[in-house]
Amino acid sequence: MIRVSIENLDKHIGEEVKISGWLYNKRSSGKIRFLVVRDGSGLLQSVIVKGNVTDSVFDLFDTITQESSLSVFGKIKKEERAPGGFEMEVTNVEIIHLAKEYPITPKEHGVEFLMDHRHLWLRSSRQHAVLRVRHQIIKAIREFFDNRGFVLMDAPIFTPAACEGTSTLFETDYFDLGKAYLTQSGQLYGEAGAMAHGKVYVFGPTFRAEKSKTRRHLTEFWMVEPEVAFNDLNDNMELAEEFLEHIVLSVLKHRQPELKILERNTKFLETVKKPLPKITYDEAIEILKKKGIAFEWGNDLGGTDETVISEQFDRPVIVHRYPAQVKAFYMKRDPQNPKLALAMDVLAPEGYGEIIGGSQREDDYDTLINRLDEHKLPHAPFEWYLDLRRYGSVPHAGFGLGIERTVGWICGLDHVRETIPFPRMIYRLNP
RNA sequence: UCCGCAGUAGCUCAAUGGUGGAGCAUCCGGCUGUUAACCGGAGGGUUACAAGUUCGAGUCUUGUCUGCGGAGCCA
Repeated sequence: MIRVSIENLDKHIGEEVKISGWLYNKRSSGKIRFLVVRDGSGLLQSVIVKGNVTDSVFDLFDTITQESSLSVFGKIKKEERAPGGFEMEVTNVEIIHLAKEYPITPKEHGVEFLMDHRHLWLRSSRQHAVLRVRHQIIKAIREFFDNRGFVLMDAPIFTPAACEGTSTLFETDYFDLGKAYLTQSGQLYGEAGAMAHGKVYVFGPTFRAEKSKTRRHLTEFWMVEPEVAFNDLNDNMELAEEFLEHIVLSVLKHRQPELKILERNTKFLETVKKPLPKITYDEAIEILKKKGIAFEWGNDLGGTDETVISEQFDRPVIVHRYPAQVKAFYMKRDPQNPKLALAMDVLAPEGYGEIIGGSQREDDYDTLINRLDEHKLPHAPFEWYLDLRRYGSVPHAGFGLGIERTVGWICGLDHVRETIPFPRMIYRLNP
């Protein structure tokens, strides 16, 4: 008898098949009994009727525990009453491993308990759905760049020094070379890649040692960072909106069942089409002032400010041309107004905050030297970076998209900790 | 680092300063279409830890620990 996946059951109606998986739940009404089996691809309700199986198989129902691994054998039929629309008429059951008492019951649990059992929680339907959406998002990201001639370029995880000070970096000993730091961005390396390949994207984990304690922060998270030679800020914003449109469309197209499990209202996703609204930093401040929020020009937008601004739109909004003083040294100034940086952030709707941050980069050698001095940064660690301005410097731009915040937004979750299999936060290193 | 909230059965939560309970899970029994099935029964407690107030503390006070949310910082 062939073993099939639950997701492919529609191709096996009327056939005798074998399904191997784990017991998700069981119910009974005396002489008729229901085993709900999950195999990773879906859920199947299998029915054991007294008389259709041997007594020993019928009695297995009493001993089998939640999350025991097993194979069920029987004929597949369409069944409206069953979750998923298909059902198995069981002829035989084989237990592979009888599970001990499973800690996560089909009832409510608190976050702490679930996080302590994250390795098991991943089996629950909501978590299962989130990680499938995450996979789809990552797949769509790679598709988008691969189809546009970008080259994937991995940046190092160990870095010699900070690009914006060491206070937010994790430090580790590195043999005889002193200290190494875990990367907080692959961008500078991406710029080197763009000068070699024209269009690259860096996709990897990044680390922040900030003691952030909010629903938007992890100490270890994934970021994808495209960098394109000859692009200016407008090209950069255009790339970002086409990128977001592609990601969201891909999820809407391929992950409807998951979005349904997550009870995600897709109304806020269907609007994500190019062009996205674009406002300047000054216009963003006007919005805040109209809402009666005190705000001083020159400050960065805080979490609540971002929420207020994004609530004015039914789709992600791009805010560009921030005060240079709150942005990184490598961002190019606006020739029209040197107080502004050619920076842009994308704020997700519904208060999900900044999912993209990017800019056109400073491509002039002398200006970049001045920026390093203004930010009181040493020159030596950046000599290789300055070389990019010594040898055929060109205008270029790029951005970084935070995977977990994007997953949280698309799934409609209230905390990024559920968007990654094993989240790392200040007070959580296990499991 | 700062501010706020919380910690009671394996889990989720009740309990006016006066004998610590319920649902789920576990175990036993019942039920031929269940949907977090349902019905009956049983077992299960150092009320986070330490000290204090009181005739009497899960409840009030102080300290410690842990978790959650927020601020700052950021994606």
